[in-house]
Amino acid sequence: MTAELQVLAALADPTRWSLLDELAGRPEATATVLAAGRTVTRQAVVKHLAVLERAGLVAARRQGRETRYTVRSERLDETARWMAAAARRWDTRLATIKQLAEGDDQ
Amino acid sequence: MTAELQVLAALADPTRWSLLDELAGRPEATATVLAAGRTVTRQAVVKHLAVLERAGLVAARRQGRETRYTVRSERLDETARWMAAAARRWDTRLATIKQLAEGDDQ
DNA sequence: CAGATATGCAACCCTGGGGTTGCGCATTCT
DNA sequence: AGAATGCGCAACCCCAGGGTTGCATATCTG
Repeated sequence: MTAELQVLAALADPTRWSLLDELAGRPEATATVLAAGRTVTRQAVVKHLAVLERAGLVAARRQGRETRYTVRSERLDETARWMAAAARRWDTRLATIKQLAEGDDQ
Repeated sequence: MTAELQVLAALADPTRWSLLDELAGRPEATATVLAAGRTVTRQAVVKHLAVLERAGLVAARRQGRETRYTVRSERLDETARWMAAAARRWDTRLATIKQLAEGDDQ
């Protein structure tokens, strides 16, 4: 579960979403390029990308003197499904409880 | 989108998941009860529940001198769907780019 | 080779958030 | 009424994490 929490923590930041969005628009991009249009420093972007990589939401590949990053949609989808499953689990458990309560009323 | 980020931030904490899990097992519960089995203080639990409520993952209802909390599965499901949609969006965008790239090759 | 470019690493600053304690207030019970 | 119970509020402590700057290192390019 900690892996999923890592993903959630990584996604709980607007700058990171912005980076992911921009990354989804290009086949791949370096931290320097991604930092170009932003107000934050390249170093800040690098840190964010590191967080995203640890979470598995992005893949880094060094080629020559530059490191290119790519979006990994699988992790996001996985986590989404995991959350949906949790929601369903809550529902069924609550339904069971409600049913038991109604039984007690009679 | 900030609403979804609020949900993600709320979910990026193990204690909060534990509370949600426990809440899903009972029809409703007070902060004091939830704090009973734990190592953390009631106040800590109260703070967590406040975060969860702001995110819409839990509903608070005061009755007499006690406040009872209930799980709200809808928000979780909504957010899960929102994430899944983002994942699909990334995929289609990347597919388009790849296709364009192949076209350029020829 | 020398200059330019792209990173990586490390030290530092500062705010937010998880956690605690102490205390006052409202509600319930006897 | 008086004691007990359940909360809410506020002040504080502490550290992870977002952000910055400065500098060393690696890789192209002319």
